[in-house]
Amino acid sequence: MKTYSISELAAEFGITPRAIRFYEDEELIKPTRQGQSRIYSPRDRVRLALILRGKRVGFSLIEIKEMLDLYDINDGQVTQLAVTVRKFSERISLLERQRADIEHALEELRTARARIEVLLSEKDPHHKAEEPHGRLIGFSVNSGVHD
Amino acid sequence: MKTYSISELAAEFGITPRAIRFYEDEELIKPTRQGQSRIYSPRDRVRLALILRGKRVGFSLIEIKEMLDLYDINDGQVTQLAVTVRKFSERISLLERQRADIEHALEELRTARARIEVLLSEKDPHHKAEEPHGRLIGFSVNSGVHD
DNA sequence: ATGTGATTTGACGTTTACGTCAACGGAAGT
DNA sequence: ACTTCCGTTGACGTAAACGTCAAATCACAT
Repeated sequence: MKTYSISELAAEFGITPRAIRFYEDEELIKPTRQGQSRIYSPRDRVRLALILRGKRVGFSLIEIKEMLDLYDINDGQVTQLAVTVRKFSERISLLERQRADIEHALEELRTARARIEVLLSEKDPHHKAEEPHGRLIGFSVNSGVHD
Repeated sequence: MKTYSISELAAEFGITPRAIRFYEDEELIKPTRQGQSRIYSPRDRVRLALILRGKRVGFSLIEIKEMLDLYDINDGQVTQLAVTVRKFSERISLLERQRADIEHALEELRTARARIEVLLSEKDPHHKAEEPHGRLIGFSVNSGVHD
């Protein structure tokens, strides 16, 4: 079974060894050792990928640990199932809202960019999207208040 | 034109006055004053909403400030348009990836929850999604490694 | 005049997620 | 044996985004 060194994984995921050790301190991964050096299994690598994705969607390391622990419990342990379901549900609706927020933001950014590009091509029909300087005229700020 | 006090807005948005003052320190909002007290306009309120949404989608306060400034520039100022377009584009692709990550996470959470609920209803057909305790069996962790 | 409540300005504390040395330890090439 | 690389363990530093007092002010009701 293939293994990885800490710097291998760090390079692959674009993070520092320090970060990976930190995740270990926080008990998100427990690589084996060969002497004093850490040895990472493919499973550790997957966990690392999950950790990073968790981070990208806004989870804290503690939350990510909880979720990874939930995955681990699969090996036949007892847990508070209903509580788990509730947590998952909460998490899901949080994510759904987050996704909605992102879609709003994307929409605004896209229209803003579009208007800017119109301005650019008006001033300079040969523009290749890389010239500097210009004048910005106006995309309003009115939406955004929910609830 | 209606105005708001700091605690009014704090209550409405579920944050503390301290947070709002902090945003002012960081120059994301500039309410007027009545004596020593801060007075918030509807426009300030909208900015606050935008700030909070920005936060939810993962922007830092500095980034949010930059974007709000860009919106403000609409009043006829000069800026580096092409740079702006580039920044917007970068931001857009970041958000798109984030959205994809969220959709992955949502998928996993939903299927995990579904399996748990199946287990729950097997053990207890009368379950109303609030009972405690149980046994969890297994949803695998294999996807998630992109690039 | 005095108490009550909201607000303000410091100023220091806190949490999260690492960054940044420093000093040391094996392994491997020459 | 010596240097050159990783890699390891502390230990301290840091940036972001507020939290948490404390002390003072001000508007108002009693």
